[in-house]
Amino acid sequence: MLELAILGLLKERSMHGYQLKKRLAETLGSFWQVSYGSLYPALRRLQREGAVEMIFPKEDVGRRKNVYRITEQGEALFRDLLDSAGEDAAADNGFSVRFAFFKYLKPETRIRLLERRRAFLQRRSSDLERSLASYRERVDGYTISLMNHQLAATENDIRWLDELIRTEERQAAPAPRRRRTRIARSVTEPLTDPLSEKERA
Amino acid sequence: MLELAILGLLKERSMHGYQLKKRLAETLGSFWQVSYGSLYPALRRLQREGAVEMIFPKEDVGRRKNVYRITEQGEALFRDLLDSAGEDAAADNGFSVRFAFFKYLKPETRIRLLERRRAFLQRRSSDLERSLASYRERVDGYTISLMNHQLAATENDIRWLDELIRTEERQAAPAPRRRRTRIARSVTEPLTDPLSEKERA
DNA sequence: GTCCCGATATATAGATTCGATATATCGAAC
DNA sequence: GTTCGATATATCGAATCTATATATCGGGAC
Repeated sequence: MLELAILGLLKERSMHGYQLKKRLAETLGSFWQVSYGSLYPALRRLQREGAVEMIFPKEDVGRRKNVYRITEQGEALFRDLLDSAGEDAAADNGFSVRFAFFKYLKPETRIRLLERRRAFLQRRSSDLERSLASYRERVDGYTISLMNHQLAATENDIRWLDELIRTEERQAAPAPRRRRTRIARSVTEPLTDPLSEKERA
Repeated sequence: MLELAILGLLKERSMHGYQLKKRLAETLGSFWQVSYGSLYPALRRLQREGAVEMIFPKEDVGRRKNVYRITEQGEALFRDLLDSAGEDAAADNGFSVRFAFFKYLKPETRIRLLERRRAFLQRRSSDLERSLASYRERVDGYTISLMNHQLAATENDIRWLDELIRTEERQAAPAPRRRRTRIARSVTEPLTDPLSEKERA
């Protein structure tokens, strides 16, 4: 998971640990607080596996900065983690991290992940409804309130996903015939500048 | 964290591990998936510390059920963890777990925790707004969409908290003079049946 | 100019938690 | 009578978290 996030950020540009930490906090900080105790070991792991390499190492005398760059192998690992890792790809962090790197995926894969996430949340929503129904009279108001709030949040997430899926499908749909669509100009902007095929995972 | 949740559930009634797992999944499952790999070690830790004890141990021949009961020491530990642990009490899981056991807290403590949580989310919200403002033009639409969605979710959480705080304050307020409030009957039910002082932490 | 502080930067130890897996029993369905 | 899903406990190794230590850098106070 952390590996995936690190590689994704290093894909944009080489950085050292401290910068990575900041970028992680900014992009994913509201659902995942990455600590140095996770980050540095993860970087060493990736280095050991040959997925990242250090540039400007100890040389450059006084500079104690370890700048990491993603390697070819790292790119491959990134693709594997981002796409095929289907198990946890619907769980909270798993999905959000992948979503942050959606632009590297093909439209079909994006839709597949969005729909898997939707199913996951739908299941959670049903579970919550079932628990609420069976607890209603047995537990205190705070627990009920918490569960209701979480149910509402989950339903809101699902609506967000539905919108995203609709947008993706509109984009994936065969280009509209030129005739007949003179006025129509899709209201919804594509969420990413089209990448060339080879840039995608 | 897990300790707190376990003790809180065992306070209601003695259970064995499997039942604990199920109750944890039902009540807190939408933001925290507790695994056996965490649960059983935690139970043993608590047992070692004398916070829980096993009833019906290995005896009772064929029965391989270890029923755990909270001890006096466990009750004390629960109170400590629930209240004074102020550091992480505003973070996501820390708050939600505590909230699920709010009925054991005094109204003042409840308001204090709610307000600390609110401040925490307010900070998160500002961070997100700042990041959004500075990224808007530099990152892809998916990341922006994710951050916007998280911002909206955070703001929704804050509104929920505000409502809870209002309810608590209304309850904590001095009982309204009987005269003048003949019609008025608070629309908002108290979220918990009043507990006697000694039942509270 | 130098002292101090907050931001930058890396690192590790120890505890906790996660993910996967193994094992065994029970009751019900077939 | 056996297969299957739910009940139930347990552990290993890896990943992650919390807390802490250390050092440098640039800027403002004095």
